[in-house]
Amino acid sequence: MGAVMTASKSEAAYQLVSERIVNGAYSPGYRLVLGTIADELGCSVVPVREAIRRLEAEGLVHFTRNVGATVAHVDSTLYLHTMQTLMIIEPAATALAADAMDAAWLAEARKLNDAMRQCLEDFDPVAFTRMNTEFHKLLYGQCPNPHILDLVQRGWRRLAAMRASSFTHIPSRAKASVQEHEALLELIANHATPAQIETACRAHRANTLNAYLASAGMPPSAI
Amino acid sequence: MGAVMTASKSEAAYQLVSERIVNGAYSPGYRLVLGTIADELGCSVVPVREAIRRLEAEGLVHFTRNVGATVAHVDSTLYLHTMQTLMIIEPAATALAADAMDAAWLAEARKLNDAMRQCLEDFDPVAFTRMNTEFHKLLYGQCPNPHILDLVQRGWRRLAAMRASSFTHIPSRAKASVQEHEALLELIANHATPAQIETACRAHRANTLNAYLASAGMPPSAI
DNA sequence: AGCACACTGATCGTATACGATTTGATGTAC
DNA sequence: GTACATCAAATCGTATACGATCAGTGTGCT
Repeated sequence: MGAVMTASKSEAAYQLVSERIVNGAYSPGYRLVLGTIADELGCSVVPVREAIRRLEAEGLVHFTRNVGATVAHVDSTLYLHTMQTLMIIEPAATALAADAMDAAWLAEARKLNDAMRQCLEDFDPVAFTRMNTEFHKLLYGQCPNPHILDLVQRGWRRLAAMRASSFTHIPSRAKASVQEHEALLELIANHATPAQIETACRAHRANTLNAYLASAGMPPSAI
Repeated sequence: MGAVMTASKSEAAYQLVSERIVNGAYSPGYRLVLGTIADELGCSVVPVREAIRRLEAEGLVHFTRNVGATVAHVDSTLYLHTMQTLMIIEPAATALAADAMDAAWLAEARKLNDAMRQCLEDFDPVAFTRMNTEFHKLLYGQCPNPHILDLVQRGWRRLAAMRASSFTHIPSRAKASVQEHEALLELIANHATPAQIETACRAHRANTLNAYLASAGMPPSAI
């Protein structure tokens, strides 16, 4: 326990609830009662309340005055909106991170994508999803603009919360996804411009979104 | 005063401080002391603290544990990051709002842009800035994706907070800006695709950003 | 039976209080 | 004169307490 321990209780509450929502321990609709969480953390309700309000701002929980907070419900509209946002921001973040994509970076990305291909052969969708998240993190993670980076991370956290609830998973996309990753890495290896990287990355995200929309009988995204 | 009055004190505090930051009453660096604001609102520090933390999440205030909050400082890096974010999101929001751009909408947008041109002749930069904000709000305002809309609005609020502090204003851009607005409206009138609208809008934002970067002796944005 | 209404238990919203932490100033040694 | 230790005032972080509000339930009336 000799660790820094500079974190506030409000921060601890945020971490706890946030993690439980993202990894699915708290399912959509779960009622977040301040007093209960406060007891669990051994603190009072004030810091918990602050944490909940932060999560509300992130869109992970729904809050009603004088009633309380619940983990946000997932529906096709929310999924569409989140994916659309990510489809716009992540490619830009990736393009802006182009400077950091050197040979070592490429090697790591290729290794990860190869591992994803292996997951396909092993029929291991859980590992595939985990690695896919990691791969994309590698793409946008070095974005030098902290605002954009933050937005991308929030989007992925929301997606994680949804995926944990088994809301959506389209196996047929997985194989194409790995190939698109491959093509994107090839582009980067050949010193494509940031604009080209953004375009390719956007196409990749759009394909994923449109595959879902098609499976739900909805028209493809306008952009 | 017979109004609904369902707003919480925390909400009132948020509105007050937020407005003062955006309209410049609180300048960058201004120290936000919980007790002082609480006294002014006639409430205790708890709701004020909550409001401040919300503003922190929005990026309008800087917060240090055990020290307190100050209105976020504006520097060229922050301005660059905010503009870059807006350059990515606003064109997408505008493209997604294409469905709502009918004849009536076009007429209003043209009227507003004409008024902006008049401001140029009258050398009235304050009115010009206000109308420019309004014009862009007209562009993205009908975006059907609430997440994206929210991000754009937050970006503009940050810009407003910066502009109020007279951080940046490039008169030479104003004339070109009006012409680019004109061209964009022409595109929309001719039923351009959402993708085309996005591209034109992005170019418009990029021009503004790059004009600033050039004036500051910095290289243009990568995307 | 069906509807309206009062009541109750649970939970939230905020005030107040107090310990914890930081900052800046003062004094002292070198 | 500079560097450092010490101290006091200011401010924050959180616990506790209590009034306010809401969802659910039971009762009486039509």
